[in-house]
Amino acid sequence: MKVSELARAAGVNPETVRFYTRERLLRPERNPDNGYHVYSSQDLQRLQFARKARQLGFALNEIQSILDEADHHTSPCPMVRDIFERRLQDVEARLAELEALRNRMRDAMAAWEHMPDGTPDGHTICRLIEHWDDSETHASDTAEKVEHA
Amino acid sequence: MKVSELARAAGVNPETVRFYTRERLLRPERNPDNGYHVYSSQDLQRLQFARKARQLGFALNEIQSILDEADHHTSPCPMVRDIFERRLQDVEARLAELEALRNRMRDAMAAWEHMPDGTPDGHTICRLIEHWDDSETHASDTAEKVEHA
DNA sequence: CCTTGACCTTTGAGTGGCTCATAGGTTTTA
DNA sequence: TAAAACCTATGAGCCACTCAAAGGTCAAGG
Repeated sequence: MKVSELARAAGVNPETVRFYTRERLLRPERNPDNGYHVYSSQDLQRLQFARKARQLGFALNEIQSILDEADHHTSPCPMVRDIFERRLQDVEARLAELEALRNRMRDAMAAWEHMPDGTPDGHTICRLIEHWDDSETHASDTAEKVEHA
Repeated sequence: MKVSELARAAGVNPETVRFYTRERLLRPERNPDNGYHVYSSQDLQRLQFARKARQLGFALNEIQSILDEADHHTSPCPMVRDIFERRLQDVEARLAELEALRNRMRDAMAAWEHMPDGTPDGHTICRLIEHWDDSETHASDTAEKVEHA
């Protein structure tokens, strides 16, 4: 298979196939006549695996580790379970943050309903934002820092 | 004020102040003796405004537009309300996606509970992932593309 | 046989909002 | 007067792609 054929077979953008190839998730042979990448059905399997894993929240380098493990004929499943638990926790944390954000936004929206728009006077830019109370948001700030760590 | 003083006053990383300055959200004068940035209390006001707006889900270029509008002595509040409604919709869409992801993950986790780990045999890498059914996820794929647009 | 168009190659840049590193100059403090 | 603590500008890194540019290859139709 050539790039676009593999891409079609897996339902992804050909650029994604090229990207995964650069990143060594796919390791096609070369056609010696023209230097084109030649993908096997095993590459299709790896690509489909990778896409499913992405949909389940795995990061690319994690998928790479899993594929490497499988190449060494060791079961990657314990690793998969392991990473997956951490990913699920990450997702739940992000979800909680996003819910907090949505609640902040809804509260702000409701509070603005009856507030007049003002003209900037050197003291305020837009009181909708400036008079909004962020005293409850510092807990999720901390959670955000944890996420980036 | 100098960079770190402003950063301390607003409770942000000094690098964030430098970044916002490069992006022209802050427009300090220069100390002609040494070329240092000199921030006014108005810059502190802008920075605090920007941080609150970020916490409410505004993007940096949106904040820039709002500040520009305010500089032209027009009320930025209608623009704020406008952008905010779109942002809230975005947040709700992302929230729905993330909830869908969490549900996918929880379902997968539950299904894996009683599945044995296998050794890669050339036909499967890890059946936990390969035998997972992604037939319900294509709707949120579309939503993901919308998010990136 | 030749052109057209669809493919292929590699490389570099763009996305968002920072954060960190480097290499050098300045100011403050002991 | 030397070290610590700042400041400057610039570039790279994060994440997972996506797009564009410049050039080579190949199949089909006139």
